Amino acid sequence: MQRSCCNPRPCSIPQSYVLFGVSPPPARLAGGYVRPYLRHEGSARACLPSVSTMASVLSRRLGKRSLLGARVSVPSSLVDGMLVTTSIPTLQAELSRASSHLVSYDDGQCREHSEEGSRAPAFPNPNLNPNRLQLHPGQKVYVTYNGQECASLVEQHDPGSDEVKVLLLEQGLHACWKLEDVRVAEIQRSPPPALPMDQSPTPTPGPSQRSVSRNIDVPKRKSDAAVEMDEMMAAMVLTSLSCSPVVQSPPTSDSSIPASRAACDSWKESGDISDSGSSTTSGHWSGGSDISTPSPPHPEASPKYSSEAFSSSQADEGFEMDSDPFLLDEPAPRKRKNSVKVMYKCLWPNCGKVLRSIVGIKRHVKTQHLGDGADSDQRRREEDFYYTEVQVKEEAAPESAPSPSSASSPIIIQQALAKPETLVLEQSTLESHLPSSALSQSAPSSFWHIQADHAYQALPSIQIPVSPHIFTSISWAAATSTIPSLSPVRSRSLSFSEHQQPTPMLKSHLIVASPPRAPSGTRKVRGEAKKCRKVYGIEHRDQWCTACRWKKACQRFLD
DNA sequence: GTTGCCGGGTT
DNA sequence: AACCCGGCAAC
Ligand SMILES: [Zn+2]
Repeated sequence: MQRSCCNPRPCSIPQSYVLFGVSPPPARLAGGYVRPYLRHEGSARACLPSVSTMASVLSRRLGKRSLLGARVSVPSSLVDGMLVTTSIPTLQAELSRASSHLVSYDDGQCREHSEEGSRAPAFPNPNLNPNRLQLHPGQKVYVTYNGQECASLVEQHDPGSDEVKVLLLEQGLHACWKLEDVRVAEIQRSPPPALPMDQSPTPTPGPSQRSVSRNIDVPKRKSDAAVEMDEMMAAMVLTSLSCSPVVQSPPTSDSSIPASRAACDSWKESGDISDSGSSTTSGHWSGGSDISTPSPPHPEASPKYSSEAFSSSQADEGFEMDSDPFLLDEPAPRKRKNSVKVMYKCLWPNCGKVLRSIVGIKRHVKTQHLGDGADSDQRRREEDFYYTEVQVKEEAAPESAPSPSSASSPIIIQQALAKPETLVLEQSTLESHLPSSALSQSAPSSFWHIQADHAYQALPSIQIPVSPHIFTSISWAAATSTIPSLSPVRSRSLSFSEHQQPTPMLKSHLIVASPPRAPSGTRKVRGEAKKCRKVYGIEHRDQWCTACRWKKACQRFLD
């Protein structure tokens, strides 16, 4: 009490609280003895350390908060990407008329010539302004013929009808093409943005082929495309959203700072919120009886995904909830170390072909499975149902940067239990499954990256040799769940989301006790010895031993 | 209700 | 690390 007199700025305390927005303060200040909090000498001298500490805390907290915004950004970026794709100025016309080219045969006559290949939208037309374009005889151009880009020479360009007679160099054919379908070789505007997606499996003949492939190949008509894209976009966004949380886990392989940090934070966080309730439980439990509703078995038991699954196991739910915060934590810093590439896999019964671009896969499906089908419109839509996006983890990916989706792409971790140490990230996973499977499975595993950050955690002492798990990470979690269940763990962490389940609190130390020695009903028996408190009385608290003052086990009057 | 003190939080 | 407290079990 006396010492507190020097306190210069009593107000500083409250302020700090406000600043950090920590929940507890109000209660504290309001209740109990007032004395303690006005003491402030510490801050004066320990200025630096405290500041730094606070800073870290602050950053953590803020970080979390800021993440909210960040989170949105992910999907948004994705969306953007999509939009970009959609809005890419291109061949709306191409498709519409693609199906019918006028091919001139030897007789020099132009005939309607429709064929699958020729209309393959492999090459978007860069001639944004066909109308303005005037091709000269002998000019080198490219046209899409038989799905290939063919170097051709202009023979004649009819400005009126915008038809261009060209000579297909390789085929030696003479053909009439719509101006829109002809790409001028020279047109070499801005170099192609080197899209990872941009792939053209076609055996491109021309040397300057790339000049042409500037645009992303979007095989749709504007209107149609727009709609479709919307759908896709929505789907993808949803998917990414639902899966995003898992993203955190990938770092597993690399015990990189960010990952662990994030984990810690969340852990911390949960701890904060957890509230006293947690400790309380301590006593109970004697009997492992209450196997805590949550964990019947280990969710991971079934590697399969069961969409319904998550409803059943709260563990999952809990996880999901938690995951979010995870995600939120420092989204920016995190970099997909293990680059994950997005591939597209054909779902046709016996196919399974995997391509790197969505365009490619679509074309594949369309041409290989759906057959041509002049009704481009219908076809186009169908393609979407026969391929799926797949995440492929690439070891040495030089630079798998761009695609936003990859960044947020969900990475599935499977069989966490199977092999503790090697947190083999599972690669290719169907996006569709992600939501349920990913979560449920990752639930247990996700703890991995929760490093044994806090030494103090060790205090509980109970380092149960439990599972081979990375108990390092699971600190209390492990202890908690240990015997009864491994998975459910998170129970309290949910906190922030209020809607808790009636999860029975799990108390670490107790559990531990039970197995080893026959604790039976062994409540801790209080020593008969009187302690400082009793001896000196509350009014003479200053005479108590420190332990007593701190409400710890008395050091002066041992039992 | 009082005591003892664990588990946690703040500084 | 030093301090403080909420809470809970034992009394
Ligand atoms: Zn004492």
